[in-house]
Amino acid sequence: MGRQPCCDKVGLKRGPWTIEEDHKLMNFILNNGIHCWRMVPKLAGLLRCGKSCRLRWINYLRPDLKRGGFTEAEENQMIQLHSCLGNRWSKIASHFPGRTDNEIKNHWNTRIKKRLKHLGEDPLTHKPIEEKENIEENKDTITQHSNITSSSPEGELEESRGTGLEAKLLEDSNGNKGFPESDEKSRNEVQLTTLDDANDILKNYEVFCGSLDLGTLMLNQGFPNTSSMSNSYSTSFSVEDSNNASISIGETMQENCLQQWVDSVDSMLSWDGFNIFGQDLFFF
DNA sequence: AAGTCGGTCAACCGCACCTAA
DNA sequence: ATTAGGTGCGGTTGACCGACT
Repeated sequence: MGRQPCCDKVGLKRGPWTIEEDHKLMNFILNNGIHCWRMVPKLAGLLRCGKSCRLRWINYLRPDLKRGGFTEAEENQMIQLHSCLGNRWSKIASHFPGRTDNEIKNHWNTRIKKRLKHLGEDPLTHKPIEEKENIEENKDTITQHSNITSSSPEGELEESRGTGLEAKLLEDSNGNKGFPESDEKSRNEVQLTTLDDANDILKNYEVFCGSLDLGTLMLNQGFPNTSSMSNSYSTSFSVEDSNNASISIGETMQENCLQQWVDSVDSMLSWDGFNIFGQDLFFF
């Protein structure tokens, strides 16, 4: 028995999102929150499937997204995290407030892979490329496949994944995410970077919000999370994180204020041109 | 100017996982 | 314990764009 498709694909629109669709989705989520992604497109009047709406929101429309290119420090942190976590992009992204897993995955595949290769490091195993080449040579000379598999880069990666390092990395005994106690140096480096990034985003976000009526309103009225952002490193706007996937804005925000915010964004930016502003968006 | 190529990134697909019934 | 629905995740695709010939 196969899984049923997430939605009836017949009659649904695919491909790039239009400005109108973005507006509909944003207006709906900000007014009503997210209770069930499957229902979002129907209630918002969109001819999209719920998954598509979710992706669009997470990767593009979310207000707390940090836009613009990655800094070298971020790239270095990314490489460090990848060496421990492998291709678990969402886990890696969780260390970069305001960044999405898709964004990090794309950046890795298009930039960092090349950078590492150029530096003579295998982007998959984070070992010197010569070592990998030796293994490849062994593959040619030794026919016993199983032995090669266990010593292959993939095998080593899998092995490292199974050591529990990742579990320690992601969650310590207190349930806090971070590096294992044994890796004090790495942990400090990453956490400091993360904290800096979080503070940057917070600062930029407040600047951003300050330029928008809604943002000012939210900050002044002490919306959930916004008042505690500096303590918790949370940059989650007033939208609760994906675990809860619900938004309280709609109940507490005056509808006209929402519209005012959307309109003010409209007046400043064309949504299509959003990316053009890049990182400058948060520094204007 | 036109064609080709390579890089980038938004979006889709399918599977895995989680959870409620 | 089982099942089905909802969501998350990672791999992949394809459109777009600029550089190059």
